[in-house]
Amino acid sequence: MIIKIGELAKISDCSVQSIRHYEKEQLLSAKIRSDGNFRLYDQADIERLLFIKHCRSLDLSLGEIRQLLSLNDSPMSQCDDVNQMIEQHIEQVERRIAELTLLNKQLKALRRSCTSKRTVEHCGILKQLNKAVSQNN
Amino acid sequence: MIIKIGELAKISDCSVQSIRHYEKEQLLSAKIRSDGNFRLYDQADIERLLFIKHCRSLDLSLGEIRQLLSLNDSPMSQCDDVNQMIEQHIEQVERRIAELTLLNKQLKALRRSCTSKRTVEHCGILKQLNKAVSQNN
DNA sequence: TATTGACTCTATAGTTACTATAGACTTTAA
DNA sequence: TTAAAGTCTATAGTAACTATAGAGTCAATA
Repeated sequence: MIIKIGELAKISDCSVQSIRHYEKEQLLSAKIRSDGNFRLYDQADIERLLFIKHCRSLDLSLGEIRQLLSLNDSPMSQCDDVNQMIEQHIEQVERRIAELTLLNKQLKALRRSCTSKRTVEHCGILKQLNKAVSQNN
Repeated sequence: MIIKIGELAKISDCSVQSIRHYEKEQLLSAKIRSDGNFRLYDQADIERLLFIKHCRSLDLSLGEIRQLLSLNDSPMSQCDDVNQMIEQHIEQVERRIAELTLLNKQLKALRRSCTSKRTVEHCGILKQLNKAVSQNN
C-alpha cells in the first residue's frame, strides 16, 4: 500500500506540516517520490511515524527520538543507552512537576488575597504582587 | 537615584537583554536617555521590573503581565479581571501538572521493561514503544 | 478535452521568551 | 589620551511546530 502525505496525516492523526517537519529533522523520509514530486509512503513509514508520535506523547524531544530511532536501526548497540535517556527524561519531568506544584501553591495563595468586586486600587492580588516585590528588595 | 541598564540588571538579577526585550514588548521603558543615548532608570523602574520578575516566576506570560501592569496603571478597573486571569492561569498549571503526572507513570512503566545489559535487539523499552505503536493501529 | 477543485510542492514568516552575536558608539579610569 | 568596560541597534538562533504564498499536480466532471 502506497500513500501520499495527506493520507499518512489522516492515518497518524498528524498534520501534513508536522510530517514535512519531521523529514527536515531527519526522523522520517519518503524514500520515493511520484513523477510529480509528491512524497510516497509505505507501511514501514506509517509505523515509524506512529512510533515518533508515541514518543512525542511522552514529551521526548525530536533529538531524543532521533537517537532512539538510530538505536532501533542498529540493533547491536547497548540497551543501556536507551535506559539512560529514559532515566534522564523521568528526572526532568519530575523536576518540572515539583516546580509547577510549588507554583500552584503560590498562585492559590495569591487568589485568596482578593475575591470581591473592588477596583484595582484595592485589589489584594496586585497588592500581594507589589509586596513581594518590595520584600525582594 | 538614576542608573543605567547594567546596574538595573544587577539589582534585579535580570539580563541586560531581557530588560531590552521587556522594553520591546512594552512592559518597561526608560523614559529618558543620556546624551549618548544610554537608557536611564529610576526607583519606579526598578520596582516595575521586580514586579515583572515576580510575575514571571509565577509563569505568567508577558501578555498577561502587560495586562496586570495596565490594570495597575488604571486603578478604576475591576479587580475581577485580575482574579479571572489568575484563575485561568491556575487551571492551566493544574492541567499541565496532571499531564506530566500521567507522563511520569508511563515513563516509569517503560523503564521497568528493560534493565539489563542487552543489545537493543532485545531492549524491552524499544519493544514497548513499538508495541504501543502497533496497538494504536 | 478542458477545466475545476482538491491536493501537494518549496520557501518563508510567525509563535514564546528569551540568548547570543556583530559592529559601532559612549563612558570611565588610569 | 587611550584602553577597557559598558551600551547601542539589528539580526539570528532556540523548539516544535503552524500558517501562508505562489506555483505545480492529480482526479473527476462537463
